[in-house]
Amino acid sequence: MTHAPHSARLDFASVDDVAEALRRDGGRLTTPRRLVLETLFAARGPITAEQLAGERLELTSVYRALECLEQLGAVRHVHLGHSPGLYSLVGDAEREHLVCERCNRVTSVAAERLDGVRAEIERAFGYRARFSHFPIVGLCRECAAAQRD
Amino acid sequence: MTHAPHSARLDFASVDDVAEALRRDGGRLTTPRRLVLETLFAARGPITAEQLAGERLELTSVYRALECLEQLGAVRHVHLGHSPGLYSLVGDAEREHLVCERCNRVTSVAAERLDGVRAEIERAFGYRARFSHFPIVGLCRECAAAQRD
DNA sequence: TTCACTGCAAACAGTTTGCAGGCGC
DNA sequence: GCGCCTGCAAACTGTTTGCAGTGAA
Repeated sequence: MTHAPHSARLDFASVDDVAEALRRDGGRLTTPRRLVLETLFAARGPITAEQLAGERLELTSVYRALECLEQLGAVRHVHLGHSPGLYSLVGDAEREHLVCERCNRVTSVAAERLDGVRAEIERAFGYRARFSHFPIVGLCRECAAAQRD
Repeated sequence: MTHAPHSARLDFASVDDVAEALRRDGGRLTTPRRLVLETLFAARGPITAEQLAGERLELTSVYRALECLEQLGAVRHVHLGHSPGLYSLVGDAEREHLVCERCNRVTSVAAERLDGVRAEIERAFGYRARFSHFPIVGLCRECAAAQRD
């Protein structure tokens, strides 16, 4: 239930890089894991387990592959609202998210752009906030204006 | 799926206040609604639907009562992590939350204490963040230190 | 007396788990 | 060939929905 250690986060530039790390850990590059990785490398944004499964894999296997890859530090996921988790490769340009709870708009921004906010939170509460796994939720500019009537 | 209007948020100081608003809306103060409200008025913090149900109510009815009360603006709920939603009365000292994703610690702070953070977010992204429904997630000071090894 | 509500059961979505067999190393 | 890992089925959690019947106004 706890999250990836992020300790020795290697650069995973290809499926083979991940495979090597996998084997170093006593693991194996199996068909589901390879397919999941290939799909993630080809994806242009975070995608669901269901999308990763397609018609060729059991959802179960996808979840197990993702769990293992997340442990390795090669994959991470984000929860936007109540919808299914969205998975992506670590090291893809790291992005963090704001979600409007009224219109469900998702604003994805480069992680650095939230460093000011993060600093303010750390100063005030000691927390190092990470908006890549759970987003900032609130009202976007338009919905906030609409709400004011 | 959208949230309460918050438009004419009355002060609900007692079950009777809510009952009145309920009737004004063409609704009724039924047994499940009364029990839910009494429990919420007696509670000293946000609680789950299951706790609200106890042994005397169907969970279904609790969820339906909560939905209606949330519509009225008398109740709200927060999601901390993947656990069940936690419900409380609106107008109880408004609190917002930070959650550590490693040790699951929950830090509850008066909403005003996050106004600085909120201002920074609004300035940078136009979003009016609301951490009462979804918290700020990250590492608490101790876990952040531990992570650094 | 009416119809907004309830209880009960069943569905739901996303995810996890148990187990017998299969394949990467 | 060993045993990590898969497919399949079934469980699980939190929540929602359908429906016949009940009780608040």
